[in-house]
Amino acid sequence: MATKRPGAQSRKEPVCRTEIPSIIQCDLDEAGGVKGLIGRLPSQKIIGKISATHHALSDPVRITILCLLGVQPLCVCVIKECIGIGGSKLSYHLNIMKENGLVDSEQQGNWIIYRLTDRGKKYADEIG
Amino acid sequence: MATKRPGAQSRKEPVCRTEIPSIIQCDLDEAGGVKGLIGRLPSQKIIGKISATHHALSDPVRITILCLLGVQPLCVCVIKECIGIGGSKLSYHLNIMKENGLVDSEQQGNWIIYRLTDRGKKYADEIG
DNA sequence: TACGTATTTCATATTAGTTTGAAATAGATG
DNA sequence: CATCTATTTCAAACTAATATGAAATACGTA
Repeated sequence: MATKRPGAQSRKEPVCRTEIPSIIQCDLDEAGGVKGLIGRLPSQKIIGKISATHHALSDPVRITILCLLGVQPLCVCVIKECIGIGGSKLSYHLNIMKENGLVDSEQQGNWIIYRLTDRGKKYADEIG
Repeated sequence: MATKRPGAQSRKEPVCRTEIPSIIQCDLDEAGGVKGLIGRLPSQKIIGKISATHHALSDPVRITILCLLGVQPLCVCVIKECIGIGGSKLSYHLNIMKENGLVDSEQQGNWIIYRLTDRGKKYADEIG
């Protein structure tokens, strides 16, 4: 399988114009070069979903909600009281968490009760 | 411990003007009411760090980098070739990952080699 | 039906994150 | 030292996320 230039990627123009460090190059060859690395990547769709989930957890308000709901299901007014923010702001954040499958909600009379989904619990447990 | 209004929080003005669903109220009383919930929350500092870490993982480019470095340490030019983006953009994303302790880097000649930290590995492993 | 409470929706303002390309820096080599 | 390559830095343009308050909705009760 060896070509004229041992250690270089097979049949492709090089990544850099000069030779990259051999420690990297050797492993890279074993991995199948740039093509091999790309081949191992998850699909765009999966990568998008992973980053979207992290985005849903990337705000202090939402992490706080995650922790609160980790204790027990709560209606919006209790969450609001715990965090001390306005209703529309809270609704905005709850919605993002819901869209990303971290929480779901159920109406009971005037109140809407939010609880963690199994997925949400997983992330709440990671926190402690 | 029971007061005049059984099921209500002790000695505090109520969260809502009417009575919240009893399923919630009972658990809430056991948890020590709103005060009790707040008491269990992690510090602002910790909440901030958790959300910052998720933010560092909230972009498709950065998840892709995480996956690539999960295979092996790589120099910038190889990552660039795999993802197909400009150098300054890549540098921007690598910096965010570095600031959040997901990767570190080491210079070798003209090249800078990025690798996952243990923390970064943890998140890469979660992906698969 | 009319009214009160809890929650959401909507439009808009504000802020934060990302992209882009040109210029700067750092190391290697002649 | 001059030059080349790899990478970063910077400022500006662009885009996305968040905050805010007023209005709308949904339910309960009289």
